[in-house]
Amino acid sequence: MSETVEALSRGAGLAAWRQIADALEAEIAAGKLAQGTQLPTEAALAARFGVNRHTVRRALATLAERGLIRASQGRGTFVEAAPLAYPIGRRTRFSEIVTGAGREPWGELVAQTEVTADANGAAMLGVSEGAPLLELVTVHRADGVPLSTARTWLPLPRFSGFAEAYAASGSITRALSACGVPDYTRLSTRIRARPADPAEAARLDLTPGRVVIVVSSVNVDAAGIPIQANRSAFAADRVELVVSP
Amino acid sequence: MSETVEALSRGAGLAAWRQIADALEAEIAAGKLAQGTQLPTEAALAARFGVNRHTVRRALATLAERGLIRASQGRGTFVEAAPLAYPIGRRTRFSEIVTGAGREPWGELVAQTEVTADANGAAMLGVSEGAPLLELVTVHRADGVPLSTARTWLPLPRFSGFAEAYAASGSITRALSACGVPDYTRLSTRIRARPADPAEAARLDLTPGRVVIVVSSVNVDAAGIPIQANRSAFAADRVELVVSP
DNA sequence: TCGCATTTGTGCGTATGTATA
DNA sequence: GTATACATACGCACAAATGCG
Repeated sequence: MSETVEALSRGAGLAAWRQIADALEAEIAAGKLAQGTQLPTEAALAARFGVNRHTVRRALATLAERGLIRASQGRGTFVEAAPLAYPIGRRTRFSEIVTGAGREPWGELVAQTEVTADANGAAMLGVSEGAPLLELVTVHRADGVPLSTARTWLPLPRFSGFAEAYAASGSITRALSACGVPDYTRLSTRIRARPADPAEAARLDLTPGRVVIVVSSVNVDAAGIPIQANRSAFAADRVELVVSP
Repeated sequence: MSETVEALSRGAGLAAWRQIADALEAEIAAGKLAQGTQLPTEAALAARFGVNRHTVRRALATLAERGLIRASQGRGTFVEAAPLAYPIGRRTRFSEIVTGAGREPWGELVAQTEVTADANGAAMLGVSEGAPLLELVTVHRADGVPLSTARTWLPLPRFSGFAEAYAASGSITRALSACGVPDYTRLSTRIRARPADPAEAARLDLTPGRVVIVVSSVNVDAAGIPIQANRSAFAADRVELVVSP
């Protein structure tokens, strides 16, 4: 049971809890404490650093506040997965973002239906109310982990072949290209957050009630014509949106 | 008890549930159903429109999905407050945004402490680790309703007079101006979401566990020098972030 | 603490009109 | 014309959450 006590510089202007927080953060950053692993108990950490458990708790609180760890009463404290930095800008592309993070992107088509535009959708896509739209429900993964699930509307008949192209390629960008849209940019982006509804939670493999970030956007083609309205629900634990300046 | 049944055009290609949804949406848009008021019960709406309760439920489901109403089992269905559109861009100013929405802004200083920069804060503000920082906790309101609570760090001694100036003016912009920073722009913005912690919930007047959108940003002065790091928690029900292109 | 009324949530069965093969 | 599938709409019953006395 004899555990060596790590040296903390005491009475030197640097608080003990901060040294502990820095030490643990360094271990997480270095991968010594991997994603999802359980931290030693507060009592064990107190023994390791030769401090009171209150001091350890103060260190853990700062890490928890920054989202590096999550304490769960009665279970323990766990290292959170680092969220994927997801840039939001004029040229947001899921595949490029995930690939750039060194992970493998894939989009899965869950459902497709033909609907008629309501007032809201009509305004976003610049079509008349009641116009036919293709509605797609998709799930987007990085290395198999679902990051977001989206509902996408495209005007018909222009994009009648979109669903097949998407199912085959797993990429919005490539499917649009197959429909004669070589390039597109984002016209508007609105961001909300709320608890996941049961359907979203199932598609994202979340326990019900976890938080999703809802990003509503409209994309336009090179001529500025709206081609796609989109409402994506991101698992809030797994991404961090970065507004590109 | 005799209630007049509103006319729906039946068998004319437009589904009854859609007509009901449109009628209710129009009443909400017109202010006949104000924010926070309870809708008639599903049974009452079914009687009013002369349809089955299922048909009403389908109409309500589409409105709930779009965030216009919120159903609460055992209590009723309520009109949601329209969230404030909050632009996120290079020149984000709380006061200007709220004023532009025709509401009265006010920022309240909850606490101020002098802290030393940890590795994270030091990197964001471009100072050395351990450098003295002023940490402020503030609450930001529109017409008295708290929209966000923020933790702000400013380098010392440059901004030693900031807290007093802020408490007096209730505005970050004016307080910075008093400290010799006439203009500033946003360098970076990162967005996350999670349940509110108890302290945040108290400051935002939220029931514990409601969702907050956490916006972390760094502001720089005209010379590009970081002057302020900020982590704001917005009540997710009360704002919609709009990424300005 | 308990029971009761109110209200939304869910499931099943049935019938009808419409588009498609 | 016939068969099938689908969306729409209705009726009934019960479960679950809430508020009140």
